[in-house]
Amino acid sequence: MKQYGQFCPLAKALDVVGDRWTLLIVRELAVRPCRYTDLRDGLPGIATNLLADRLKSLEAAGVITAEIAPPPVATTLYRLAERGEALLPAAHALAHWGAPLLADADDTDEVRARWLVPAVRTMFADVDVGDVEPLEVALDLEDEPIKLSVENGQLHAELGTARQPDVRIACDGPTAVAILRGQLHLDAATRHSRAQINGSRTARARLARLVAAGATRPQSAGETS
Amino acid sequence: MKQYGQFCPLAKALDVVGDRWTLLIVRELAVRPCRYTDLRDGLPGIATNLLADRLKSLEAAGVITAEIAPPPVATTLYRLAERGEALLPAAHALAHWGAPLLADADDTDEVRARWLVPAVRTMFADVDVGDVEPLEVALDLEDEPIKLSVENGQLHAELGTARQPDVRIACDGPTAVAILRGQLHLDAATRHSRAQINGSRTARARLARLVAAGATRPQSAGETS
DNA sequence: CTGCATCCGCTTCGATACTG
DNA sequence: CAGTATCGAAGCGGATGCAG
Repeated sequence: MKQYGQFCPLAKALDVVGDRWTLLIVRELAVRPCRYTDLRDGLPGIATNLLADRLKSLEAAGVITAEIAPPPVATTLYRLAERGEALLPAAHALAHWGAPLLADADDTDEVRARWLVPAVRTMFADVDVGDVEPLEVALDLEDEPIKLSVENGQLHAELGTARQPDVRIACDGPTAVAILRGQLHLDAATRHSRAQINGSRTARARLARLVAAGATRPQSAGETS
Repeated sequence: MKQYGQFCPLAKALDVVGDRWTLLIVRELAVRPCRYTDLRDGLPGIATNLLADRLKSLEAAGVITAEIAPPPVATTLYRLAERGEALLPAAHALAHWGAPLLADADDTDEVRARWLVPAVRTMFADVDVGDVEPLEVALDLEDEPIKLSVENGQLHAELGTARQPDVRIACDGPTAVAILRGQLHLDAATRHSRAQINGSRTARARLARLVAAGATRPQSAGETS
C-alpha cells in the first residue's frame, strides 16, 4: 500500500512527495534546472533506479518537467513546474525546522556548497558579530565557491565567487563546516593542511572572532524562532 | 541507510519526520493529545509495530512526549512537545499544497471528521456563497460531529455539535464527502438511505445551492493560492 | 481494553553491474 | 550521459499473541 488512502490534504501531499528522496530532488531543482547527473551528484547515496523512478512519478504528478534542451546542452533537463514551485514554501518551512538539527550533525555528513548557504544563514542568524567593519570571505569548496560577507554586524552567505576577498579559504566541505562551527581553528586547519588560507593577519583574526561569536551561542535542537 | 547523511537542514528534518506515517502522527497530535488507540484509529492502515516504533523515535527526537496520565485516564497520553508544535507551520504548508489533490481523490478514501474540517475550508475557500442569510448545518459523522455555518457569504467549518442547526445530516464519511463535492444530491442521499437529513425545505435548498457553488468552480491540481 | 512484541509475506530500497 | 537490470537487505503491512 503506497498511498495512504485518506481524505486529508496532508496525506494527499505525502502521497506525492512523502517518499524517500523526493523532497530532496525538489530541493536540488529549486536552485537550478538539472541534468540527471547533476541530480545524482546533489543526492549522494541515492540509487540510480530510485532517482529514475522518482523523476517519473514527479513528472506524472506535474511537479517537474523533463525537456530535451537544445544543442549547447543536448540532453534532458529537469526543472520545477509551476506546481513544483508552489511546493517551495513547504520545503522551506521544513528546512527551517530542521536547521537546529545541524548543530549535532555528524562530521562525516556530505557537504555541498548549495546546502551550506542556508545552513550558514541559520547558524549565524541573530548573531551580532559586533564588528561594523565590512569583511569579505571567499570560501572555495570543491564543488562551488561561496561568498561570505559581513555588513552591519550581520553575516551574509551566497553562492558565487568573491571578487576582492579579505580572506580566501580553499578546503573541502567537512573542513569548512568544522571551521564555521568553531570546532577547527583557522591556524590549525592550515597546519594540518586541511585548508589553504590567504589574507592579511588582521582579516584572518576578524574572521576567527566572527566564527567564535557563532560558536559560543548555544545551538540546541530546542531553539526555533 | 536510514539517515541521509547530508549537512542540509531539509535533509536533517526529513531524517526525523521523513519516514512514512511520521507526519501523520504529528497531524493527529496537533488536534489533541492521544492515547495509543486513538492514534491507531486516526491512522487507518498503520501497522501497530510501526506506530510503536515511530512514537519511540519521535519521543527520542523531542517532537512528542509520552506521559502517564492521572487516574481519570489512567493510561499514557502522547502529546506534541514544544519542538513538535514548531513543526506545525511546515505541516500546514504541506497540507495547503496537497489540498487541491483532494479534488481527484478516490471515493474509497478513509474519512475522519477531523480531516474534513481543513478539507472543507479548502474546498470552499474563495467561494462566495452569494447568500447573506446565515445558515447552520450539523454534520454528524460516525466518529465526531462537525458544525458548518455560513456567514457573510463564507462557509465556516469546525469540529463540534451545532446547537440549533437549520439542517442536520447524519451519514458516513464518504457520503459526506460526496455531498459536499456536489456529486451526491441531498435528495438522492436520502432516497438511497445513505444519509438522514432533517431541516426545513428552504434550508435544505439553500444548502444544496451552497454545495453547487462549491462544486461548479474548477478544482484541478493546478490551482494554488 | 490498552500498549505493545513477535512473526511472516511482500514491497521497497540500496549497491553494483551493465547498456544505448 | 542517461538511464535499465539485477539481487540481497531492510522496511512495511497484516495478523496474532500477550502482559498489565
